[in-house]
Amino acid sequence: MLTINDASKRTNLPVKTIRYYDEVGLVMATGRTPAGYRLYDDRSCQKLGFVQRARQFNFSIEECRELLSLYEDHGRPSRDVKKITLSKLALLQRQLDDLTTLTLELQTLANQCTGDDRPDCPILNNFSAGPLASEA
Amino acid sequence: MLTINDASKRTNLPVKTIRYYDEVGLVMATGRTPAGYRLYDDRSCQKLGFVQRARQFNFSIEECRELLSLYEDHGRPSRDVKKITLSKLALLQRQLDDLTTLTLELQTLANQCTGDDRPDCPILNNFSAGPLASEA
DNA sequence: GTTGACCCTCCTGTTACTGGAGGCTTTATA
DNA sequence: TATAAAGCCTCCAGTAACAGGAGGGTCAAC
Repeated sequence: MLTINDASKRTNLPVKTIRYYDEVGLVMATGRTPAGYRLYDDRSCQKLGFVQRARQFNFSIEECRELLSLYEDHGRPSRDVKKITLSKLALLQRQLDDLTTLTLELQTLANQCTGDDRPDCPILNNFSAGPLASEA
Repeated sequence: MLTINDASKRTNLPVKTIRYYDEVGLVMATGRTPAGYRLYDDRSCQKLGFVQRARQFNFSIEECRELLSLYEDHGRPSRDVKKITLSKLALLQRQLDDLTTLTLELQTLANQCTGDDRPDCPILNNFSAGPLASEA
């Protein structure tokens, strides 16, 4: 059993955030010490990690709650689970496209800069034809 | 010149959000009609699109402001631009890794569900050895 | 010439935290 | 063993980035 600080170190989530997730019932502490300190086990840390990634890609707390419940609710028809999960996956695919576009935009910016002191980096002109029309 | 509504349609950003970006000076309207209506040109729409993607991946408004200024400030040594841009790219690489992990987690969940009514989808057990140890 | 779709500003509300005060508990140190 | 530092608690206030809505002007169309 880990203290909240240890769980924080393991997941890279701030202590405050972990406390918040417990408070709103998203990822509850596994237990408490007699003094009232929160305790977390491996499984809670897994959930925290999962939530962290999902939150990073703009799944709301409520959506995270739903996804976690999919993982846990064995009484739920797997048909439902599959349907919901696939729709989330479609979202992630779009995210992946956008992430790729953004990365390209920044990479182009970095490449245009020779790295010397010449003060000229007018990248917006370059992709002003649109994010995906960068093959000129 | 586009109205705020047209800019909204072109960028898929809510009108409210575009108004907000103007208000905080992130992406200002190109001009105003005599009646005070905001006007946007192609370049503003480009910026809005860029900000949209950057925001989606958790760059703050202030970071977006900085990135946009890199694009625009021709008086800035390209050395600086390159340095800052590369550090943002490193962040994006981490995002990409996390996005991949999350996608894998959800895909595993979807695959485990045969899609019939059998109510058993205990995916957390499967990756409880860690997000990257899913080759069991 | 008025109806309906847009636009404006201003103000309040929401989500998901973040920081800090005030006050126990546990651990390291003298 | 005393005490100081570090860690934990609750509670409350603040922040970022919007979103909703009131109240009211504007513009194209019938």
